[in-house]
Amino acid sequence: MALIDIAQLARSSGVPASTLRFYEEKGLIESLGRRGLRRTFDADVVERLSLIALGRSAGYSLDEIADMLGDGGAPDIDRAMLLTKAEEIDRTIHRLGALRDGLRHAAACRAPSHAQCPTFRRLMTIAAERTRKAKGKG
Amino acid sequence: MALIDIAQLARSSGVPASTLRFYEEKGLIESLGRRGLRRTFDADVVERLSLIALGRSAGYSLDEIADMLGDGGAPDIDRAMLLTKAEEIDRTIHRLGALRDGLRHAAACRAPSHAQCPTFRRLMTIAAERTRKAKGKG
DNA sequence: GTGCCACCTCAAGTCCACTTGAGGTCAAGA
DNA sequence: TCTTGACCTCAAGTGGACTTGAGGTGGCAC
Repeated sequence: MALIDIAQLARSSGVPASTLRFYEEKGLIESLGRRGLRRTFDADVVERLSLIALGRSAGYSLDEIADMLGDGGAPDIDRAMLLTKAEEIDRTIHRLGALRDGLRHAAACRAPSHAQCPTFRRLMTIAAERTRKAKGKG
Repeated sequence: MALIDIAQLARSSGVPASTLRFYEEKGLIESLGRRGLRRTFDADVVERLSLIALGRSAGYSLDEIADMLGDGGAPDIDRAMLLTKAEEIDRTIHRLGALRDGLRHAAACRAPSHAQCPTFRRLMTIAAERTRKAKGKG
Protein backbone atom coordinates (compact mmCIF):
# COMPACT_ATOMS: atom_id res chain seq x y z
CA MET A 1 0.00 0.00 0.00
CA ALA A 2 1.87 3.02 -1.32
CA LEU A 3 1.49 6.23 0.59
CA ILE A 4 1.61 9.39 -1.46
CA ASP A 5 1.13 13.04 -0.73
CA ILE A 6 -1.38 15.38 -2.25
CA ALA A 7 1.00 16.70 -4.90
CA GLN A 8 1.77 13.20 -6.12
CA LEU A 9 -1.89 12.31 -6.15
CA ALA A 10 -2.64 15.48 -8.07
CA ARG A 11 0.06 14.60 -10.56
CA SER A 12 -0.97 11.01 -11.06
CA SER A 13 -4.67 11.73 -11.23
CA GLY A 14 -4.67 15.04 -13.02
CA VAL A 15 -6.96 16.43 -10.34
CA PRO A 16 -5.81 19.72 -8.75
CA ALA A 17 -4.88 19.66 -5.07
CA SER A 18 -7.60 22.17 -4.29
CA THR A 19 -10.15 19.78 -5.74
CA LEU A 20 -8.68 16.88 -3.81
CA ARG A 21 -9.11 18.82 -0.56
CA PHE A 22 -12.61 19.73 -1.59
CA TYR A 23 -13.43 16.11 -2.36
CA GLU A 24 -12.04 15.01 0.95
CA GLU A 25 -14.15 17.57 2.74
CA LYS A 26 -17.19 16.25 0.88
CA GLY A 27 -16.29 12.71 1.86
CA LEU A 28 -15.67 11.52 -1.68
CA ILE A 29 -12.13 10.48 -0.98
CA GLU A 30 -10.22 9.78 2.21
CA SER A 31 -6.73 10.55 3.33
CA LEU A 32 -5.14 7.96 5.56
CA GLY A 33 -3.79 10.54 7.96
CA ARG A 34 -1.21 13.24 8.19
CA ARG A 35 2.53 13.43 8.07
CA GLY A 36 3.04 16.62 9.98
CA LEU A 37 0.26 18.76 8.59
CA ARG A 38 0.32 17.10 5.19
CA ARG A 39 -2.24 14.60 4.08
CA THR A 40 -1.18 11.11 3.13
CA PHE A 41 -3.20 9.19 0.59
CA ASP A 42 -3.27 5.62 -0.47
CA ALA A 43 -2.05 5.47 -4.05
CA ASP A 44 -5.18 3.68 -5.18
CA VAL A 45 -7.25 6.78 -4.60
CA VAL A 46 -6.44 7.54 -8.24
CA GLU A 47 -8.85 4.80 -9.23
CA ARG A 48 -11.59 6.23 -7.13
CA LEU A 49 -10.86 9.57 -8.69
CA SER A 50 -11.28 8.22 -12.18
CA LEU A 51 -14.60 6.79 -11.15
CA ILE A 52 -15.58 10.18 -9.81
CA ALA A 53 -14.46 11.86 -13.02
CA LEU A 54 -16.42 9.30 -14.97
CA GLY A 55 -19.54 9.93 -12.97
CA ARG A 56 -19.13 13.68 -13.40
CA SER A 57 -18.64 13.36 -17.12
CA ALA A 58 -21.85 11.38 -17.20
CA GLY A 59 -23.69 14.23 -15.56
CA TYR A 60 -23.95 12.94 -12.01
CA SER A 61 -23.62 15.30 -9.08
CA LEU A 62 -20.98 14.73 -6.45
CA ASP A 63 -23.67 13.67 -4.00
CA GLU A 64 -25.00 11.07 -6.39
CA ILE A 65 -21.51 9.80 -7.02
CA ALA A 66 -20.93 9.57 -3.30
CA ASP A 67 -24.05 7.42 -3.12
CA MET A 68 -22.83 5.14 -5.87
CA LEU A 69 -19.32 4.72 -4.61
CA GLY A 70 -20.17 4.41 -0.95
CA ASP A 71 -17.71 4.86 1.86
CA GLY A 72 -14.96 2.91 0.17
CA GLY A 73 -15.21 -0.06 2.48
CA ALA A 74 -18.91 -0.26 1.60
CA PRO A 75 -20.62 -3.25 3.18
CA ASP A 76 -23.62 -4.87 1.57
CA ILE A 77 -25.89 -1.92 2.14
CA ASP A 78 -27.73 -0.58 -0.82
CA ARG A 79 -27.20 -3.30 -3.34
CA ALA A 80 -30.63 -2.48 -4.69
CA MET A 81 -29.70 1.15 -5.04
CA LEU A 82 -26.56 0.22 -6.90
CA LEU A 83 -28.63 -1.83 -9.30
CA THR A 84 -31.08 1.01 -9.72
CA LYS A 85 -28.23 3.35 -10.55
CA ALA A 86 -26.91 0.81 -13.01
CA GLU A 87 -30.25 0.74 -14.79
CA GLU A 88 -30.41 4.48 -14.82
CA ILE A 89 -27.01 4.59 -16.45
CA ASP A 90 -28.18 1.99 -18.90
CA ARG A 91 -31.02 4.24 -19.96
CA THR A 92 -28.63 7.14 -20.31
CA ILE A 93 -26.42 4.99 -22.49
CA HIS A 94 -29.35 4.20 -24.73
CA ARG A 95 -30.39 7.77 -25.10
CA LEU A 96 -26.81 8.83 -25.61
CA GLY A 97 -26.62 6.30 -28.40
CA ALA A 98 -29.58 8.05 -29.98
CA LEU A 99 -27.87 11.42 -29.63
CA ARG A 100 -24.71 10.10 -31.22
CA ASP A 101 -26.64 8.56 -34.09
CA GLY A 102 -28.59 11.77 -34.46
CA LEU A 103 -25.39 13.73 -34.69
CA ARG A 104 -23.94 11.35 -37.26
CA HIS A 105 -27.12 11.55 -39.20
CA ALA A 106 -27.10 15.32 -39.04
CA ALA A 107 -23.57 15.28 -40.40
CA ALA A 108 -24.51 12.99 -43.26
CA CYS A 109 -28.02 14.01 -44.23
CA ARG A 110 -28.36 17.22 -46.17
CA ALA A 111 -32.08 17.64 -45.77
CA PRO A 112 -32.85 21.26 -44.90
CA SER A 113 -34.95 20.27 -41.93
CA HIS A 114 -34.19 17.23 -39.83
CA ALA A 115 -37.68 17.40 -38.44
CA GLN A 116 -38.84 16.08 -41.79
CA CYS A 117 -36.48 13.14 -41.82
CA PRO A 118 -37.94 9.83 -40.56
CA THR A 119 -34.58 8.59 -39.26
CA PHE A 120 -34.13 11.68 -37.23
CA ARG A 121 -37.69 11.54 -35.96
CA ARG A 122 -37.19 8.02 -34.69
CA LEU A 123 -34.07 9.15 -32.89
CA MET A 124 -35.99 12.01 -31.36
CA THR A 125 -38.55 9.65 -29.97
CA ILE A 126 -35.89 7.74 -28.13
CA ALA A 127 -34.25 10.90 -26.95
CA ALA A 128 -37.55 12.18 -25.67
CA GLU A 129 -37.84 9.54 -22.96
CA ARG A 130 -36.36 11.93 -20.55
CA THR A 131 -35.23 11.28 -17.04
CA ARG A 132 -36.39 14.17 -14.97
CA LYS A 133 -33.48 14.23 -12.59
CA ALA A 134 -35.01 14.62 -9.16
CA LYS A 135 -33.73 17.61 -7.26
CA GLY A 136 -34.17 16.20 -3.78
CA LYS A 137 -31.90 13.42 -2.61
CA GLY A 138 -33.38 9.96 -1.98
CA MET B 1 -46.96 24.14 -38.21
CA ALA B 2 -48.75 24.61 -34.89
CA LEU B 3 -48.13 27.83 -33.05
CA ILE B 4 -48.17 27.62 -29.29
CA ASP B 5 -47.46 30.01 -26.48
CA ILE B 6 -44.87 29.69 -23.77
CA ALA B 7 -47.25 28.17 -21.24
CA GLN B 8 -48.26 25.42 -23.64
CA LEU B 9 -44.67 24.75 -24.53
CA ALA B 10 -43.82 24.58 -20.86
CA ARG B 11 -46.64 22.14 -20.31
CA SER B 12 -45.84 19.88 -23.21
CA SER B 13 -42.10 19.87 -22.62
CA GLY B 14 -41.98 19.93 -18.86
CA VAL B 15 -39.54 22.82 -19.04
CA PRO B 16 -40.46 25.88 -16.93
CA ALA B 17 -41.26 29.09 -18.78
CA SER B 18 -38.38 30.85 -17.05
CA THR B 19 -36.02 28.27 -18.49
CA LEU B 20 -37.56 28.63 -21.93
CA ARG B 21 -36.93 32.38 -21.85
CA PHE B 22 -33.43 31.71 -20.64
CA TYR B 23 -32.82 29.23 -23.45
CA GLU B 24 -34.16 31.65 -25.99
CA GLU B 25 -31.85 34.34 -24.72
CA LYS B 26 -28.94 31.91 -25.04
CA GLY B 27 -30.00 31.08 -28.56
CA LEU B 28 -30.81 27.44 -27.82
CA ILE B 29 -34.38 27.75 -28.98
CA GLU B 30 -36.20 30.30 -31.09
CA SER B 31 -39.61 31.86 -30.89
CA LEU B 32 -41.27 32.63 -34.20
CA GLY B 33 -42.39 36.04 -33.09
CA ARG B 34 -44.77 37.74 -30.76
CA ARG B 35 -48.49 37.95 -30.42
CA GLY B 36 -48.71 41.20 -28.57
CA LEU B 37 -45.88 40.87 -26.13
CA ARG B 38 -46.19 37.10 -25.89
CA ARG B 39 -43.82 34.74 -27.59
CA THR B 40 -45.11 32.28 -30.13
CA PHE B 41 -43.28 29.02 -30.60
CA ASP B 42 -43.46 26.34 -33.18
CA ALA B 43 -44.80 23.22 -31.51
CA ASP B 44 -41.82 21.17 -32.63
CA VAL B 45 -39.55 23.07 -30.26
CA VAL B 46 -40.44 20.32 -27.79
CA GLU B 47 -38.21 17.98 -29.76
CA ARG B 48 -35.33 20.36 -29.62
CA LEU B 49 -35.95 20.67 -25.91
CA SER B 50 -35.71 16.94 -25.39
CA LEU B 51 -32.44 16.96 -27.24
CA ILE B 52 -31.23 19.72 -24.97
CA ALA B 53 -32.36 17.80 -21.91
CA LEU B 54 -30.61 14.75 -23.21
CA GLY B 55 -27.39 16.61 -23.76
CA ARG B 56 -27.62 18.11 -20.29
CA SER B 57 -28.23 14.73 -18.70
CA ALA B 58 -25.14 13.53 -20.49
CA GLY B 59 -23.11 16.25 -18.89
CA TYR B 60 -22.82 18.69 -21.79
CA SER B 61 -22.92 22.41 -21.19
CA LEU B 62 -25.50 24.56 -22.90
CA ASP B 63 -22.80 26.02 -25.10
CA GLU B 64 -21.68 22.59 -26.23
CA ILE B 65 -25.27 21.63 -26.91
CA ALA B 66 -25.74 24.79 -28.91
CA ASP B 67 -22.74 23.73 -30.97
CA MET B 68 -24.17 20.28 -31.56
CA LEU B 69 -27.67 21.38 -32.43
CA GLY B 70 -26.71 24.35 -34.52
CA ASP B 71 -29.02 27.19 -35.41
CA GLY B 72 -31.92 24.95 -36.20
CA GLY B 73 -31.69 25.49 -39.92
CA ALA B 74 -28.05 24.43 -39.70
CA PRO B 75 -26.42 24.35 -43.12
CA ASP B 76 -23.51 22.08 -43.90
CA ILE B 77 -21.13 23.90 -41.61
CA ASP B 78 -19.26 21.84 -39.10
CA ARG B 79 -20.00 18.34 -40.25
CA ALA B 80 -16.60 17.38 -38.96
CA MET B 81 -17.38 18.87 -35.59
CA LEU B 82 -20.61 16.93 -35.43
CA LEU B 83 -18.72 13.74 -36.11
CA THR B 84 -16.16 14.64 -33.47
CA LYS B 85 -18.93 15.17 -30.96
CA ALA B 86 -20.44 11.84 -31.96
CA GLU B 87 -17.15 10.10 -31.25
CA GLU B 88 -16.84 11.87 -27.96
CA ILE B 89 -20.27 10.64 -27.00
CA ASP B 90 -19.28 7.20 -28.12
CA ARG B 91 -16.37 7.23 -25.70
CA THR B 92 -18.65 8.44 -22.95
CA ILE B 93 -21.00 5.57 -23.73
CA HIS B 94 -18.14 3.12 -23.41
CA ARG B 95 -17.00 4.48 -20.13
CA LEU B 96 -20.54 4.67 -18.89
CA GLY B 97 -20.87 1.01 -19.72
CA ALA B 98 -17.89 0.39 -17.52
CA LEU B 99 -19.45 2.36 -14.70
CA ARG B 100 -22.70 0.47 -15.01
CA ASP B 101 -20.91 -2.87 -15.04
CA GLY B 102 -18.81 -1.74 -12.10
CA LEU B 103 -21.92 -0.86 -10.17
CA ARG B 104 -23.54 -4.20 -10.99
CA HIS B 105 -20.41 -5.95 -9.99
CA ALA B 106 -20.24 -4.02 -6.75
CA ALA B 107 -23.81 -5.07 -6.03
CA ALA B 108 -23.06 -8.72 -6.70
CA CYS B 109 -19.53 -9.26 -5.47
CA ARG B 110 -19.08 -9.50 -1.74
CA ALA B 111 -15.33 -9.12 -1.64
CA PRO B 112 -14.39 -6.68 1.11
CA SER B 113 -12.27 -4.62 -1.24
CA HIS B 114 -13.09 -4.20 -4.89
CA ALA B 115 -9.56 -3.08 -5.51
CA GLN B 116 -8.58 -6.72 -5.10
CA CYS B 117 -11.06 -8.02 -7.61
CA PRO B 118 -9.77 -8.57 -11.16
CA THR B 119 -13.13 -7.86 -12.76
CA PHE B 120 -13.36 -4.57 -11.01
CA ARG B 121 -9.79 -3.70 -11.84
CA ARG B 122 -10.43 -4.25 -15.52
CA LEU B 123 -13.42 -1.97 -15.30
CA MET B 124 -11.30 0.63 -13.58
CA THR B 125 -8.83 0.57 -16.41
CA ILE B 126 -11.56 1.41 -18.88
CA ALA B 127 -12.96 4.06 -16.62
CA ALA B 128 -9.54 5.59 -16.23
CA GLU B 129 -9.32 6.60 -19.89
CA ARG B 130 -10.62 9.91 -18.92
CA THR B 131 -11.59 12.71 -21.20
CA ARG B 132 -10.19 15.82 -19.69
CA LYS B 133 -13.01 18.08 -20.70
CA ALA B 134 -11.26 21.13 -22.05
CA LYS B 135 -12.21 24.32 -20.29
CA GLY B 136 -11.70 26.63 -23.21
CA LYS B 137 -14.05 26.35 -26.14
CA GLY B 138 -12.68 25.08 -29.44
C1' DG C 1 -63.44 51.14 -20.53
C1' DT C 2 -61.55 49.02 -16.84
C1' DG C 3 -59.88 44.86 -14.46
C1' DC C 4 -57.55 40.88 -14.51
C1' DC C 5 -54.03 37.90 -15.38
C1' DA C 6 -50.77 35.63 -17.91
C1' DC C 7 -47.06 37.13 -19.96
C1' DC C 8 -43.22 40.47 -20.28
C1' DT C 9 -38.20 42.61 -18.82
C1' DC C 10 -34.31 43.06 -16.07
C1' DA C 11 -31.72 42.62 -11.94
C1' DA C 12 -30.63 39.97 -8.28
C1' DG C 13 -30.47 35.61 -5.95
C1' DT C 14 -29.42 30.48 -5.49
C1' DC C 15 -27.02 26.15 -5.92
C1' DC C 16 -23.23 23.46 -7.32
C1' DA C 17 -18.53 22.59 -8.10
C1' DC C 18 -14.72 24.40 -7.68
C1' DT C 19 -10.77 28.09 -7.44
C1' DT C 20 -8.35 31.86 -5.36
C1' DG C 21 -6.32 34.44 -1.74
C1' DA C 22 -4.71 35.70 2.74
C1' DG C 23 -2.34 34.27 6.38
C1' DG C 24 -0.24 30.22 8.94
C1' DT C 25 2.89 25.89 9.79
C1' DC C 26 6.33 22.46 9.49
C1' DA C 27 10.84 20.12 7.50
C1' DA C 28 14.80 20.90 5.45
C1' DG C 29 18.68 23.39 3.77
C1' DA C 30 22.08 27.50 3.88
C1' DT D 1 18.85 30.50 13.27
C1' DC D 2 16.55 31.95 9.46
C1' DT D 3 14.56 31.27 5.06
C1' DT D 4 12.16 28.83 1.74
C1' DG D 5 8.53 26.30 -0.12
C1' DA D 6 5.05 23.00 -0.28
C1' DC D 7 1.34 22.19 2.20
C1' DC D 8 -2.30 23.79 5.50
C1' DT D 9 -7.14 26.37 6.84
C1' DC D 10 -10.92 29.18 6.06
C1' DA D 11 -13.44 32.66 3.72
C1' DA D 12 -14.62 34.66 -0.32
C1' DG D 13 -14.91 34.60 -5.31
C1' DT D 14 -16.24 32.49 -9.95
C1' DG D 15 -18.99 30.47 -13.68
C1' DG D 16 -22.79 27.88 -15.27
C1' DA D 17 -27.60 27.13 -15.15
C1' DC D 18 -31.36 28.55 -13.68
C1' DT D 19 -35.09 30.81 -10.41
C1' DT D 20 -37.23 34.62 -8.12
C1' DG D 21 -39.02 39.13 -7.58
C1' DA D 22 -40.42 43.73 -8.64
C1' DG D 23 -42.66 46.40 -11.64
C1' DG D 24 -44.76 46.83 -16.44
C1' DT D 25 -48.12 45.60 -20.55
C1' DG D 26 -51.63 44.01 -23.58
C1' DG D 27 -55.75 41.16 -24.95
C1' DC D 28 -59.96 39.42 -23.41
C1' DA D 29 -64.11 39.19 -20.10
C1' DC D 30 -67.24 41.80 -18.18
